[in-house]
Amino acid sequence: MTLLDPIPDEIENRGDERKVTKEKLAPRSSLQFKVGPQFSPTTQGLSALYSTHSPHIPIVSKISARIDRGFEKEGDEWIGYKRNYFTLVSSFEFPSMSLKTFLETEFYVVDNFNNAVGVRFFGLKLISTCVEDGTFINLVQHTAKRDRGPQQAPPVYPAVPGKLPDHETIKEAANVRNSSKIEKINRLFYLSDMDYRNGVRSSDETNCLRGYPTNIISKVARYERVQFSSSINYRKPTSVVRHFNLVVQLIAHLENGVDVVVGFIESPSLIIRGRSPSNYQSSKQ
DNA sequence: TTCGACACATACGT
DNA sequence: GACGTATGTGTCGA
Repeated sequence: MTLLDPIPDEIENRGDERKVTKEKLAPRSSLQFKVGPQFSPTTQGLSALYSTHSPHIPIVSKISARIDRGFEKEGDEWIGYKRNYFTLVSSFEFPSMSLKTFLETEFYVVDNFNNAVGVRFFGLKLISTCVEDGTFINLVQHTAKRDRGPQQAPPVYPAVPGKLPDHETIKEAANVRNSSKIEKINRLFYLSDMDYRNGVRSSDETNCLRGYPTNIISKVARYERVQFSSSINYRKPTSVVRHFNLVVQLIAHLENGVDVVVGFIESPSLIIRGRSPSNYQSSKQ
């Protein structure tokens, strides 16, 4: 923070919780990074997951996620702005096994007809739903070029178990161009040669990785520059405030081509403020 | 009112 | 410390 920065609320109002003067933060202020709401504990999916190591014990998954930019608590509610980016990171673990064991294991789920279907790979997926009617809400992701670059839906990250980096790390990893920094960051987010050589991965016994669709395999799924689709308010009365959940799913892509949800976590109810000037402080009452 | 497009401003990374 | 970037938001016009 420089001397020219507006004084953020948290400092200006220290020791006086009653006074709330929303100072506007500069677009690139590092204070735009804030930890968002906690996600629910992991809900296990409907189809149980098993491994060749212990064929009769269902495997429990534990998914973690954190919002690092774009949501702020106001009173009891978590607020985001449709025009602004949010950042979310996610990872998963099977608490009963190490990464090494994971890589040496093959997985399968049992379908409705009691057939075992092999898992090709696991993936982390980010979606949003409307709290009121359960519908799916489109999310879009920009590049750093924003309007001058392409947009796409947030991708599924083929992933292996990993630990969530802390908030400060995510903040520092944003907009890095220096190649040695990029390499360091990549080692955090992707399964790397280091992971292989550490004996974590022993070349011929990595059964688990054979089915992965690329050799770029995440340990942590990082979603930056995500926004709610601009059309979320299409023909919706402004009078009724809609709420949304962000949901992270751990999916298993099966050998028969089907994706099943192994587990998921979700954010609490979120409010997304639209573009109406009334949602911005420049609309002085 | 809402949206896409364009514009401006300003802290950040190198 | 200059220079190019990234991103919140102001504005215009359909």
